[in-house]
Amino acid sequence: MKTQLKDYLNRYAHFTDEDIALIFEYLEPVTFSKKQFLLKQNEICNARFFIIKGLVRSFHVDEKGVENVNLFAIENWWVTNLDSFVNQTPSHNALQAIENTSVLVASREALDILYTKVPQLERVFRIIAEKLSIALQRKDEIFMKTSSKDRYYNLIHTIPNFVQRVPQYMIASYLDITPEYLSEIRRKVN
Amino acid sequence: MKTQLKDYLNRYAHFTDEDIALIFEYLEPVTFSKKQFLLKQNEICNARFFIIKGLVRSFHVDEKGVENVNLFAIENWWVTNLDSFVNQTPSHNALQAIENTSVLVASREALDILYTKVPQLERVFRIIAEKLSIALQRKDEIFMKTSSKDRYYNLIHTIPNFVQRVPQYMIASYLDITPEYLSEIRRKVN
DNA sequence: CGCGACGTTGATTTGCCTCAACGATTGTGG
DNA sequence: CCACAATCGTTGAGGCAAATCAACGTCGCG
Repeated sequence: MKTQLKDYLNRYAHFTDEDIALIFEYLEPVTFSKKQFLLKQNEICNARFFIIKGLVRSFHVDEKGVENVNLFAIENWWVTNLDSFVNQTPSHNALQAIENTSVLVASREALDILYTKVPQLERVFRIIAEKLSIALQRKDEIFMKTSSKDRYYNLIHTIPNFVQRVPQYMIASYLDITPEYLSEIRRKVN
Repeated sequence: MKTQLKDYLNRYAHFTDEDIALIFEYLEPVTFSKKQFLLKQNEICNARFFIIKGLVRSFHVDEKGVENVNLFAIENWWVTNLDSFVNQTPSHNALQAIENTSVLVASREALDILYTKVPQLERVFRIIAEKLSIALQRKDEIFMKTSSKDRYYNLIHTIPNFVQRVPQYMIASYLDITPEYLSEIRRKVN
């Protein structure tokens, strides 16, 4: 677990074993079983979660009771609701484990301290924020330019083994199409 | 110009006059006239632009020759193509001045040096990357959940005087609707 | 003045949704 | 460990928001 985090952090900046040990003191390992919530809708998000193992989704339930999935996060990803975390406002989205999931929890307070104690962390989080922006812009590009059919093909070709880890109706919601129509799309592929 | 940048930077971290002076040495003031390109499609993006005055759009021309606007940027915004800038790959989008625009150009090399000479800058760019992510996620939320009619109303109510600075067909493209349909929507308001 | 860029209008088409009903799995308590 | 319920995926009929295509008005600019 410590080595996994260390390998991850060293992809973006240089950290000594002492740095890692210090960082580790401020993080709390927690496990969530399938369907458990890391964060509920309308709660204020006070932490970032580093996924050691498992799969998490972010989603929002609208007035009609319809679930709206907007993000999946897997191993070696930091997940949170940034809007809520940064602005300390109620989160529009919930974070829920799709599989049994173990994470390292970094609270706001812990991070604020760590940013000054280990300045390279500031760089790591700058870089992952930039990467998140890039990913979101690519998603935007895809949704603007392609039909729902192509969005599905794109998904199964870029992350082939991912589809099996997630129920169809969540994939449909993420792609912004109805489960019925996704079913029709799939029929035509075989 | 210097004070404008100083005021901006001090919103996110503390900078002395010497810091500002040093930063300023690494930035290059440039002006672009209406319709001029800050960055062309398929070029590699080597800089971030801080907009002192003016209005810039980011857009992509597809195989059919259709323009696809995905971003507008105004005074006191940093604009770039992050994907191209970070990964040094050809940019899918062009950056073009919609009005006569003056900017401060920060090259990759300048930024790399400045990050180490003035570490608070790392924080500033972490924060603006986080803010960009939040803005993109909000945009995603709006596009997922609302009709094109509502997207238009949302735009004109949140940034009322903005619509007059930009041609209709660019607004339509940004909202992902055809100019014809936007026209129909507008007819029903008056 | 005349040309090209921009906005509008109407007729037709289509991608995708809604609603309703029905199999196939999965999982859970008795 | 089985029975029954809940969850999940599929199929089909009908409907609507928004796209496409084509044509025309208008205004600003060289």
